[in-house]
Amino acid sequence: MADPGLRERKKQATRQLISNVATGLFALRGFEDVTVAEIAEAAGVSKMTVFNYFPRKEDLFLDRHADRLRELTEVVRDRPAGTSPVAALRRHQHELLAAGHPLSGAITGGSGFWWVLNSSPALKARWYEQEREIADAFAEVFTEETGDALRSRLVAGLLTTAITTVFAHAMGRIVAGDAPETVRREQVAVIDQAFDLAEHGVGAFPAALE
Amino acid sequence: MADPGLRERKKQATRQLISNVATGLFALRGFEDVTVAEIAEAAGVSKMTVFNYFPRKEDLFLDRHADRLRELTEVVRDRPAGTSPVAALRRHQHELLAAGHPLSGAITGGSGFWWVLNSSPALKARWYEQEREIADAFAEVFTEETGDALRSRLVAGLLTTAITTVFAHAMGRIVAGDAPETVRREQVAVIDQAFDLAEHGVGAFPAALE
DNA sequence: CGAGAAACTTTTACCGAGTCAAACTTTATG
DNA sequence: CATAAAGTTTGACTCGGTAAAAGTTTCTCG
Repeated sequence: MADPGLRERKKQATRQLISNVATGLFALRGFEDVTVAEIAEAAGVSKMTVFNYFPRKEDLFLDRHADRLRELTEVVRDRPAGTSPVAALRRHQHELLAAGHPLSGAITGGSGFWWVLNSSPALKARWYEQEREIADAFAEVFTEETGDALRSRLVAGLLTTAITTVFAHAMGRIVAGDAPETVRREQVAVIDQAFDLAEHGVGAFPAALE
Repeated sequence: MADPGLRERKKQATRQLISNVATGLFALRGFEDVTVAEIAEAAGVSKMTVFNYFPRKEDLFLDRHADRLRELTEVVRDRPAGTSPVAALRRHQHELLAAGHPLSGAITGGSGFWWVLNSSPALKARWYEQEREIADAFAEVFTEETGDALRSRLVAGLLTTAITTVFAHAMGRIVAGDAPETVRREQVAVIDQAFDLAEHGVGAFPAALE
């Protein structure tokens, strides 16, 4: 770990190169119109090598998932004693926002990301799958803690919904052209609304029909 | 509509035949190990025809989605005046269960369905995508009613989580070998637990660490 | 340092999903 | 009954993804 070694360094460099090349091409022409063969050629590498690093084409674009999953899992698992998962996650979302982190959704460059994501149903499907993986990870943590698998999965689902909706909301506004600064400012309330809802329930929303 | 006509009848018959053949093969050998060409041949039809009826291979197995989506949307949109979406959906789940409907999850033959579904990541991904479509449909209804897109999407997500988790829970028990009658009896409480959670929130679950 | 093992890459060949266009067959219509 | 319209088939093709074997590069250890 301390000394990466030449081999490991080269691997990381190759991986990064492929990812960068791919991201660039996707940003220009969308996901489907770029073939893996083309990415390989542009990166000066064989098609097989691309698949060595990224098992699915979708992973070329959504390559931060593993990090995100780990981070969120840690936030929940290693939360301070006496803190509920809702509180821990709420706090974490506020921190991401304050730090201007891409995963807050309220970030300038997000527009391109969202466009590419929506340029392909397959890519969006993978994105949803990753959200599901987050929910599953939460559920596992809760089940370990409580032994109540059903309730764990329910709570995990609700919390994941809050997180992903908050993100999508910010992204949507950025893409719609709202000023990032404005979105960022107003995201604070959005986060609280989402987690309040998860914490206290939807009640009778929406108001009953006439 | 009243008179289908020979043409239309033949189309429906062909569609049904393909679907049946496919389902049978999937049940025997799983999703991935059956090719579309094989299904076409077994149904006495060309590969192209299969794709005429089912745009994606996954749709050969998950061909009830459109019905489910329509039904759930109607439950929410056409709920009785004065009834909240939570109440309407809760009631609907109880009805499915009482009627022994497959979508209650507590059904004898469900085991095969679940096995096939889990035999393929691609298939599961499509399943999740369909759940997302349900959430989107709910969100659209709520947004029309209230104009509050953010809250609508949040609530839609929470409700969808309740529905899908309830279903998955029952399926899981059936597959685990629990007697369908037992599962069915105990599902009543499961449904209520899920919708209570959506209605009143997760609070501080799980109890603080230590 | 140098030889051999281990890890990574490339090549080649292949399979299956899905698309397209053109030819062909069946049902509908006047 | 003729002809249009709808549906099906054929064949060729693209692209994502896998497998195996051979070729390189880095590592390791005497």
